[in-house]
Amino acid sequence: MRKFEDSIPLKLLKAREVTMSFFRPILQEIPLTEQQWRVIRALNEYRELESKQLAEHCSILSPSLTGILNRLEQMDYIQRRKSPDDQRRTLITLTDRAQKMFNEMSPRLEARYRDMTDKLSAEDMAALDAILTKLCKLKP
Amino acid sequence: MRKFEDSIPLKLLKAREVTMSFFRPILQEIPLTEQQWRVIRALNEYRELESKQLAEHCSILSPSLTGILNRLEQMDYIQRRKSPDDQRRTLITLTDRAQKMFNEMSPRLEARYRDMTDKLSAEDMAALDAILTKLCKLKP
DNA sequence: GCTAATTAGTTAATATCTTAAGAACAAATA
DNA sequence: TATTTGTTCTTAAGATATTAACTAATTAGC
Repeated sequence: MRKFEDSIPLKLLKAREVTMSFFRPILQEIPLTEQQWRVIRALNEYRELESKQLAEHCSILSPSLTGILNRLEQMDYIQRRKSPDDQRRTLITLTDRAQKMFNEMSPRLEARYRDMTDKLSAEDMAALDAILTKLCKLKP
Repeated sequence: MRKFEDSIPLKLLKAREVTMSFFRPILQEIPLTEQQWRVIRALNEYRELESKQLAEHCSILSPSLTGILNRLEQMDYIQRRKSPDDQRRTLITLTDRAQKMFNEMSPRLEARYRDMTDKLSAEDMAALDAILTKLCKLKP
């Protein structure tokens, strides 16, 4: 019988926990939660996204995203506008304040990302990336 | 500059999400949350654990575990007793009812685990396991 | 022996996750 | 056009995550 610790989902959880521990201290300075930062990072890349697309990119469910966006809006980090084509859709963009904050914080977090990836070999990192990509495409 | 989707922490999150989607429907039948099942699985393996050890094995922080244990105790799935050696420590065990439930549900979930792992090659699975194990040992 | 520093567990506050249900709008169909 | 069906986003309720602070019990230092 398979042992408790011998579990891919558990190891994925722990591994993610370890990787996030590299970034959390920096995010706390701002302060932002890891989900808030993920949303800001996605918006920095795609400039403008519908709520549903944003949720998909960030792997955050819609009900969670609603709250996250409310708080980011409160902090003046994002703004919402209705899609002119379809009144159901909300289009979301970063504010200038958020863009400025992102540009300032991003280099430190990128450096931290390299600190993390540098702790494993390039081969391991490439293999991990490839297998995770496969895993993400599975359907039950 | 690194792309948004090109992120190991994000891929770990998505991969875990995918793997958990194999088990969630079964757990909902009981019903149990994934964290509750994790705690029960750990206790099935170690028989008796202190709260802190249990939290460590399950990758659940103490404040979360307090609530999870309260609910499991409410459901008559676990019982707590004070350590005779150190009155600060709580020792936790499964109830007979939990053990019975575990024995009934475990085969189905094990089968589901194989369904999942069978979707990737044995080589990929072994490589993934090995790299995740390394990753879990990193210190920021 | 006594006090200071540690440790295990809990409580509190805020944020997020998960599922289900609801409101508003849009597209499809009779 | 009126009804139906589907989609987007939000609300609601219960559970968990995260950080800080607190209580009670133990240990370290003197």
